[in-house]
Amino acid sequence: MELDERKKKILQAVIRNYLETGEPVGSRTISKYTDLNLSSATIRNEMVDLEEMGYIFQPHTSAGRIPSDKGYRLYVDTMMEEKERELVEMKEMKEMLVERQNKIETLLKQVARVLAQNTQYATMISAPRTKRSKLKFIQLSRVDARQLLAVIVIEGNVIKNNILPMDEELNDETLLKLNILLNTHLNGLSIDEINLAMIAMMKQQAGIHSVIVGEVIDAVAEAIRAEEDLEIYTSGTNNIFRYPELADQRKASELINTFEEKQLLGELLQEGPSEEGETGIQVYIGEETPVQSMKDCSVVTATYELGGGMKGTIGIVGPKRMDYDKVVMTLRTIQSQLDDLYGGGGERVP
Amino acid sequence: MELDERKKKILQAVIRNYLETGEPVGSRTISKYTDLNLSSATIRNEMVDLEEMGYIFQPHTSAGRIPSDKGYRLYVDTMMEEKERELVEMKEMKEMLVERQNKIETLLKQVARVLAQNTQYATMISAPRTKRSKLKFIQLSRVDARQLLAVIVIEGNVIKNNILPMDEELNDETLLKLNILLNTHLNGLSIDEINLAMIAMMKQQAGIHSVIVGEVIDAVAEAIRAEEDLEIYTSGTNNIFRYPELADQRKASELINTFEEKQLLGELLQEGPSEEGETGIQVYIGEETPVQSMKDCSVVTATYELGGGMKGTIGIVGPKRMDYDKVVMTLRTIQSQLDDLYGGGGERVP
DNA sequence: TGTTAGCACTCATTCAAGAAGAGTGCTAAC
DNA sequence: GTTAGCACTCTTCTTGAATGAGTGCTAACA
Repeated sequence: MELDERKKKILQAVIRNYLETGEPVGSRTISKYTDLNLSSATIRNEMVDLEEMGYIFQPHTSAGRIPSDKGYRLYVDTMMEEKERELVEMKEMKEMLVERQNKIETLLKQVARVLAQNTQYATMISAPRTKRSKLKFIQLSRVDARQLLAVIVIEGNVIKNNILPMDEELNDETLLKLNILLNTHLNGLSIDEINLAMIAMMKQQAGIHSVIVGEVIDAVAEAIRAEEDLEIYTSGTNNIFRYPELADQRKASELINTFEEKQLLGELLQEGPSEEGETGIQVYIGEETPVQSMKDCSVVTATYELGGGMKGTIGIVGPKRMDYDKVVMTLRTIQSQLDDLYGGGGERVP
Repeated sequence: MELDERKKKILQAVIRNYLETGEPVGSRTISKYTDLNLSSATIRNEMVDLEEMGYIFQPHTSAGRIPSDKGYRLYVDTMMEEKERELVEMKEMKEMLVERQNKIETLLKQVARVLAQNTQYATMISAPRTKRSKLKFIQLSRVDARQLLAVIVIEGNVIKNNILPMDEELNDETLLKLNILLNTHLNGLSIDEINLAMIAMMKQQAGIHSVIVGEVIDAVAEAIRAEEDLEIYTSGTNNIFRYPELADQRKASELINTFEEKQLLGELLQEGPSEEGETGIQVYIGEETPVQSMKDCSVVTATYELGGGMKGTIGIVGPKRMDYDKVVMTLRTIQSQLDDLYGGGGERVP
């Protein structure tokens, strides 16, 4: 069977209506509120076809139709209208971001919050992965007799620090040498590029102090590698209660748990989406999502870039009848705003 | 009317039973499952008295009795038995904490998680306030031409850092002087003690570089003062769904929102509880809590200490029929375990 | 005087049956 | 190909009765 223009229009009408109301939509509604000028009976006939094709279904006999995952998919892929939305909202959003945060963490939290407020869905955002960013600056200082403080600054001014316990005391001279050694060798490298050979080489160069130095270098390498666990910030979790289809106890509990145990979100945010259509925006509908607890949700993700190759992912989680148009629009806006504010220069980042 | 021994026993029985079942408890139940050897009729008479005195009430005529806030309060204050609990659980808990975390943040998250798992309630923990802790070490380094990195280590090895943008370039010599200046004057002071006079004095001493230096010092002072917003970690939020009396949509949504907007928890965790009974453990029942959304909950808070005067607060939030004995026990255990692991020495902290 | 047995009464909960309403599928006519 | 009409299905809401837990009160008992 073919999906002709009229069927498409009807499907679109069904979905639009369902997005708004959340109730199964019947033939009469469509007949009345579209410009097709068809009677409900005709609509019914078409609906039977659409159901056979798998785009819509009935929750029970003699109920209206609800879009299936496949239906939503078609809608998102081909029928979504980019409405020219009230750009006011967006401006407000921009203003909220504009007060330039001086910590990346604060910025991300703010983005999540603004998005949640703006869309009324639950949001999440992963901090940019630092693995591929370059080291900019390393400094060891002595905090007290047995403890060193290692401060590592990564491109984009992401700062990591670690206390390294020392078995032996280091004198000032050694410390100075170490600092020089670390900076000459590691500066400009990405974390990926620091390998065993590299470390061995540095140990060798350390000469007399080889043992102590080796220890320190190992610790530093370790410190750099650590924190590799994806940091994720979330907001608007309780927005899920706005949507009855997600608000029942079991589902809500599972969803909230997922948002609390942020690692579970990793699967969605870890892999930069597969470069879909240039924009880096990807839509997962229902079963398509890799996260079990979101089988009844839709998830829209977008990559963002803060300059200097620092990329992260933003995600929005809502009911399947989410306002896809608005969400995609909003994500685009955020993307471009982050780009305006922090992008390009690379060094302008907080 | 007087609360004689028998009334107390009956009240205790009612509360115990209600804690277990969550259902209103009737006279017959009490008559059968206590060693009072009284008929249900007698119990009924006593219950009427207890109701008049405000310790229990009926959710509706011809239902069993439920403890009132006042009833719970009496129970917590005078009738709670410190059961010798399965210490096994506690040992496990200890083991989970023992893998010494090297960041305070990780430790706190872990504590929250372990507590939530152990008690099946929602937990929260505030990071130790750093206001009163002493500065241990300050270092400025040049990251690039126009940016300084300020690293500030506070007693207990809490590390703060900030990027300070500079209008002018600083040469190495000035930087060195600055570092010495900052360390000589600020070391050992608490953040509270850094006042305007202090800063003015330092600016003066900076002599030639007074202007630039002034800028830097202001920025450092600012950086220290910043981050004054209480950091709070939470866990087990979705445990609230275990208790039907909290799981309805409105309440759950409000509670979850409170846990997400962590500032709202500040009131509970900010003020170290008023030194109640030495242990620093405080119980808020129902209306007693300062947080609006928890009017139907009970909250138990405890202060903890990580050595070096670093104090924070742990909170556990559950239904009013929470297992107070267990919660108090568990909090005590955590307190002492944190003390064992990190306390005393003050310098042993991660 | 305190305790108990007994009984009438109240109220929440459960269940079934019925009514209402929404929406469909199908057929026959246009 | 489209539409009107009607029987049919299924959900939801309402009602009323049955059930059962638990109380309050009274009268008898020790």
